[in-house]
Amino acid sequence: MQPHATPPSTPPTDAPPYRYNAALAGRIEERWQRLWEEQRVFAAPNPGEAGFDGAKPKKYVLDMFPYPSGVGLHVGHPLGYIATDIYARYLRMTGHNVLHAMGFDAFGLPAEQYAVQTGQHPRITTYNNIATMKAQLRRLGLGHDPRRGVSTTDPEFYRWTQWIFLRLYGSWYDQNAGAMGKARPISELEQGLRTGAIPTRSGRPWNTLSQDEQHEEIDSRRLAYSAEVPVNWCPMLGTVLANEEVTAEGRSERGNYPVYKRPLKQWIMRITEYAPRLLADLDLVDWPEPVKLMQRNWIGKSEGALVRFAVDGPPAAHGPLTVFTTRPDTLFGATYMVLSPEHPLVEKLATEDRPVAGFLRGAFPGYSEGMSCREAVVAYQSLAASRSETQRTEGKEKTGAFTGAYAVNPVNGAKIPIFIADYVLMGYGTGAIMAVPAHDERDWEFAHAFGLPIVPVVHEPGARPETARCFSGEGVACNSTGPAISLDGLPTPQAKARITQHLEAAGDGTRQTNFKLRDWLFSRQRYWGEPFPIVYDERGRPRPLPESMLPVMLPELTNFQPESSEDPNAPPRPPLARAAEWTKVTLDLGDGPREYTRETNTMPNWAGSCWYYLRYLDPENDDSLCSPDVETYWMRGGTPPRADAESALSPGVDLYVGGVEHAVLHLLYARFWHKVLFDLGFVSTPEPFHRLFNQGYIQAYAYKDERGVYVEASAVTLADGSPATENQDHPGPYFYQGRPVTREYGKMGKSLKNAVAPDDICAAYGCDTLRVYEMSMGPLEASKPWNTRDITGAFRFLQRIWRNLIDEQTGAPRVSHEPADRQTRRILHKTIIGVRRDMETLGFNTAVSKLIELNNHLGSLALVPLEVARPLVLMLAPLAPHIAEELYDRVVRSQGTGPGSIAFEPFPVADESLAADDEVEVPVAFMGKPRHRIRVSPGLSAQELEAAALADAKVVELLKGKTIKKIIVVPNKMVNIVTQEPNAG
RNA sequence: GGCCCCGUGGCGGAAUGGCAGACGCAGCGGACUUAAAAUCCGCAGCCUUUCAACGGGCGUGUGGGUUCGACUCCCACCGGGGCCA
Repeated sequence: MQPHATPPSTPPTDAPPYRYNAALAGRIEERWQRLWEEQRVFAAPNPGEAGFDGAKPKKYVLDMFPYPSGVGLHVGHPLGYIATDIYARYLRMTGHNVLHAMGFDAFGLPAEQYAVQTGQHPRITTYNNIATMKAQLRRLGLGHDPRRGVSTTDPEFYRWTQWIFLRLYGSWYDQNAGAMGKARPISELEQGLRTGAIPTRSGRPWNTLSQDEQHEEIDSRRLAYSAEVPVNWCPMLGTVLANEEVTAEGRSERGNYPVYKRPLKQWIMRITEYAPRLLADLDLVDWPEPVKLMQRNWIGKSEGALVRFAVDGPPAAHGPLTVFTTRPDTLFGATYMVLSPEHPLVEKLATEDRPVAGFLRGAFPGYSEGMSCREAVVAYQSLAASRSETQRTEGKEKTGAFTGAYAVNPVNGAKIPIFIADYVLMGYGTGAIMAVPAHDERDWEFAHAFGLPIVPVVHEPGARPETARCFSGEGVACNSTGPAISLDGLPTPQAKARITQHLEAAGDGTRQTNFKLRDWLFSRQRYWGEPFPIVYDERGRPRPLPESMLPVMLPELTNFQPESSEDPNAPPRPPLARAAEWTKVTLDLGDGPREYTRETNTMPNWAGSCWYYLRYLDPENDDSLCSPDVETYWMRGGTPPRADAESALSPGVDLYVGGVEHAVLHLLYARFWHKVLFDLGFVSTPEPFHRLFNQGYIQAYAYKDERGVYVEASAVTLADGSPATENQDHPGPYFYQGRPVTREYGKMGKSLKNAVAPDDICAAYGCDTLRVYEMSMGPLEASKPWNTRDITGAFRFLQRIWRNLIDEQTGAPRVSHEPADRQTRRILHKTIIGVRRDMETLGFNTAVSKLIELNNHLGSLALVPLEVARPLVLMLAPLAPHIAEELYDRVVRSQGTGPGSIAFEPFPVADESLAADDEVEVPVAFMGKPRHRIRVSPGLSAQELEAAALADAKVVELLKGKTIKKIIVVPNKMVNIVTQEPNAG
């Protein structure tokens, strides 16, 4: 017996031969799935291909790229897939060319980990998993175009991922192109530098630079560049980790190994150049506001100023210190400065060998009494390197070390000490801050820890300046008068403007917009990812491979494990470095055959998912990642854009459905690549995804035993032995193998051991029932609990619709060719209006309930008129396509035409006049409380409706002894009579 | 701590300024049946008056506000979830 679902009890002996049960549903589903496949019903021809109809508008419906997991799907996964399938089917029936496909984001760690454990090549595991997942998806009746089902692991796919990398490598961001800048090919940069149209960074003429300096000049501007950056290096795992893969304790999420901040040479994407456009263009997309907000927060735009502080000492020794601040108006309150421990100037500043003790306190783990400033700084730097970013910024206890150096406040000449502290991060701003303890929480804490002065320079309007607490809000400036400027009395916004202006005039600062967004670390020390199309020459300089050498295939290996080490200083040795014959190559890159070494890092998982939706468009194209004709058609409806695509918003994928967990990273990275491709002319829309929809999660109860270990939810029972999954509303107690367990509620999945497999539900009820159930659970965007017991409602609905149209004994249609009665017609046409509206808004839960209501009405008729049966079946078709095909075939289709799909039958169109009521019931309210209902003909004017209400006997009675003050009438909706009690004055 | 989202019957939910609880699950009553299952018909927010019909009061987390009228809009609070620190 299946653990997750009890088959409906249908005694085989006396069940009618044509009852819609699991067995019949299974036969029907298999029949139509085979027919769809054989007739290639869901193949979407591209412009110019056979069967393409350019007269129809296009729609591109997309699901977020799934990872083919080895454990298979649970019923939560297909929620979005079913929704997009329903929507896509509806669009086909309303005359659209629909592109709907599903591929696989198949590179990644699970397959590699499995390979490490078993020695089985990840390619084999991956392709097995894809086959399993394809079979599961097929069984759900999803209408995908099979030829577009690409996998990121196909060399023919990652060839183009590498190609896009080369475009990024071969481009730079020209800030001066257009309003907000754009990417341009490196060749144009080179030309500009050579002609002097673009100045070099140093200002020296191009032809005076050495060849290495010229390389450096260009390499420092590439959108894909390699650089030494501090990364989360986990020597035991032998790889770098993303920030979100590091725990708050500074250990690896996987394995709990120590993680070190270490500068390593890595490939990086210059996404920060796009920060202003990634922010601004959020206005061009139809996305949920919370997702836009998360992206805005992530990009983190802040306006402020760069302020230069001279270092007190021989000017030649140190350049000025530059800080970024969003509160330049508090400059007079800056009583010290803090540098990130990694700041390059620390080396030059911390030269003092005078002891720290007795001068300024500086206790931190690793500090010992009597240390010199320089020793303390070095000790502190190594402490900071061992702490994760989260630890560094979250810690309430502020630590730091005095460098021994002082800076000069440019507005009042005050000499202020310079510290290093780990709460200042090198990656944000300039890696240095001016500390204003009176008006910044962290500076406040630090100043208290070190006994530094606190000078309030802003006070709340109407209040006095205070030092007893930190005030970080806006207010009025005070204590802010220097030799050349005074801000006193100015409200914060004016004070900011004034001081910025002053600093710019004095050459001590500049207006600056800063972004929290950082460049994107693009290297991983792993096997199962895309190799970089980069080789290094004998001097270690990177050389891009020409397009003709793509794809760079992954080498065959037998050991996929990165080299681990307990030594934090061990160099990274990715698995690819072991493929000796692969890494050492002789190539002719235009200057004769030479020896090169291949890049041995691979790309991160995000790479493929950044652009897969473009490859869906033109999956077999060998000449380009996607032909422009095809791209402009599916992404914007052709050139010029069709009228229906015209709006202030960017065209693109018409509907993109996926979980909100991708709100930031995936969507931001994909938007970034898309914009680069847009700038370079490879795609025609500024944004990839026009409309985004986040589906909710399916949640379920999970059970833990006394040890706190999750137990298999399907095996948990009540005291009487009945399965818990069938009795979710029961308060418990619950038992697992006779022992009590506690219950909690969470996202369905493997880790909580509460997954329900779609295959089991399909076997017990058929996939049409699963589809209808999942859609009727609630709004698509809401998270909602799975309740196996409720499935029977969806099943009974399909059974009833079948029984209404098919004789269960003979299988013959039960329809009449007589016209439908007035009321039946009215219900039908109201249903059509409602279902159409629900389909447009993805309100499938209410669409289902409207169809149930219509069907329940038909149950009262002896025979169902064909004029109702046909539209009912067609409206059901997107939701429950198999039973709809079968019913259409048996009941509606004229004999002898042969089986074909109804995927392109027109969706029913309502006749408004038939949907109109003969009579409407209008509530009559007194003082807003409904007291009575009157029946009137629809469409009465306000005056007529008021008259009808006042003429009603009951209303007259209720009005007795009252004075009418006012009557509000909403035609067809309600009448509200406001009265004045006679004694109320 | 800041910002965002969500609180409706026993349960999932419907109604987005105009009759709260559509539809479904579970429940109760009836028909059919030797009986049960399945199916069909009916009842069903809570309280209350009544032999009954018909009524009445309360009710969308809590408190306030706007409005002729608030589940819906505004403010505060409580509870749950998310993002950021």
